[in-house]
Amino acid sequence: MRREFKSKSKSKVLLIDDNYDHLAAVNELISSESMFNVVGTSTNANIGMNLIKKYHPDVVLLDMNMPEKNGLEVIQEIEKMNLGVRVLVLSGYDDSDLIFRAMKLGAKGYVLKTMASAQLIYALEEVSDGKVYLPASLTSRFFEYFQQQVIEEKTETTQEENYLSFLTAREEEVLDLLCQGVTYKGVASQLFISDTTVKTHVNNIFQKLQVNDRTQAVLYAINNGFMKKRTKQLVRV
Amino acid sequence: MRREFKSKSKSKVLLIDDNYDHLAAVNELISSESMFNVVGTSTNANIGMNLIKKYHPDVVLLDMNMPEKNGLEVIQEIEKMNLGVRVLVLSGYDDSDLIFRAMKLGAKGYVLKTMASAQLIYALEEVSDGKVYLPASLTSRFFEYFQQQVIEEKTETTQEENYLSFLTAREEEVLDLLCQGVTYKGVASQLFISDTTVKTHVNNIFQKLQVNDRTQAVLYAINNGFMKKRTKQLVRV
DNA sequence: CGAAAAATACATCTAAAGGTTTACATCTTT
DNA sequence: AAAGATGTAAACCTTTAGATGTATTTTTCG
Repeated sequence: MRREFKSKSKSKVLLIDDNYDHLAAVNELISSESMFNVVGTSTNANIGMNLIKKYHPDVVLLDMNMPEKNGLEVIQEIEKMNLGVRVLVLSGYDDSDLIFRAMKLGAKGYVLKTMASAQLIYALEEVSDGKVYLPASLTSRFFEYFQQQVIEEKTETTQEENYLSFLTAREEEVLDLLCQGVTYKGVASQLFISDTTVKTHVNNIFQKLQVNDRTQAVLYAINNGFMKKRTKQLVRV
Repeated sequence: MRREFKSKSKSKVLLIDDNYDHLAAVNELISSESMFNVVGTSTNANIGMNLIKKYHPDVVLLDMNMPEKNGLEVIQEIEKMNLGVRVLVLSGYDDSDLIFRAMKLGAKGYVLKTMASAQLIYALEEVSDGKVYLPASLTSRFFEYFQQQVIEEKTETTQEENYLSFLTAREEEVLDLLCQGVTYKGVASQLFISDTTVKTHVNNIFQKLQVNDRTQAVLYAINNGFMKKRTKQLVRV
């Protein structure tokens, strides 16, 4: 959106962590680094959100585990504000699901509280520099989840036990048009055949898909991976 | 699937790279490491596939850029074999799309040819050890693409300019049933109203969605985020 | 080649869908 | 109180969809 001209100026950092002791420690650590300027701290997620609105920090160091609010929700809200605020998650857990969801929501990094302070500083540098930073071990975790998701998706649609495989090429063409909401006559004119022929094909399709009408046939087609070409996939290969 | 009992035994590595000189150099590098055993090399993707079937290597070091076959397809085929063969991509390009797709297809790592040989060895160790390894710079690249995908998906479905918002609560109920392939009479009996009333509602729905028949209405509903509860999402938050 | 599958076509009939208009009772908002 | 949105219902009519049976011509494949 907006380009910052602060190649040398300090990055504004905001800290949100419900554990006050930890917050203070991190504050001290970061403040000792000359390149960062801690513009605010909060032990409460909601107050933290207000501080973000007020100070427009470059980076928010966000604890995931807070009583008032779910950390993921906080990320979501910050991203929704669209202020270019970059979220670096600081969490006690290396749960792959949590990492995945945080990154999916737009977090620019994820470090564990157990990690060395040097690593936190490095992550903060990278994130404030516009990069995404995940420690190698968490990257590994992330991909556990990511690739598993892809596999699950694949097995869902690759279940070739569906009746679609029984359709002939012509019947697939007809079904394709049905899936576009075309009438019998429309199909007939597009395939250059008579509408009675279309009815024959459609009836055969119903038989094979074990449905009673066009709407059910279309639903069956959509739910069983027909039309994959037309339906944009969320994550495509 | 199957647990290997080779904590100390050498990992079987297979090399596929169309550039013979590079292949030879990598072969020499890896062979010099005591923990790896190069069981085969090939400058041709198809022959490489046969070697995989024959030797069942633990790790395949795979070049992405080959004349005969697209590297991504090779990954896909290897994964389809389901032999537990782990693919480490060795590529000349740090294109975020390429990285993303390779990882999505199940690659367990991705290193650049320009990287230090020590990094290649390290990646190989990690991957043969069952982990996923992506160098920090490529992780960053990966997330560029990943998070962009998520954003695009979100803006697709969040476009609330669709006509669905014009529907009344009752009309939504009717549309919901239409989306299940229910007939007018079926809708009537389920909502305890007469079928003529259903027709009225359906006609109003058609008007509002600017379609001509139930199939088109259902398609509109599905394509515009109606029924989000029933349609499983690929990657959910 | 010859059998089987697929694609084509038509007739007939019934059921369902869809268009249009009118009407009335509620309920909310101005 | 008037206006507007909503839900309900019906009559009338036209079109489309769907079921069933029969039959001819291509294609495909053993």
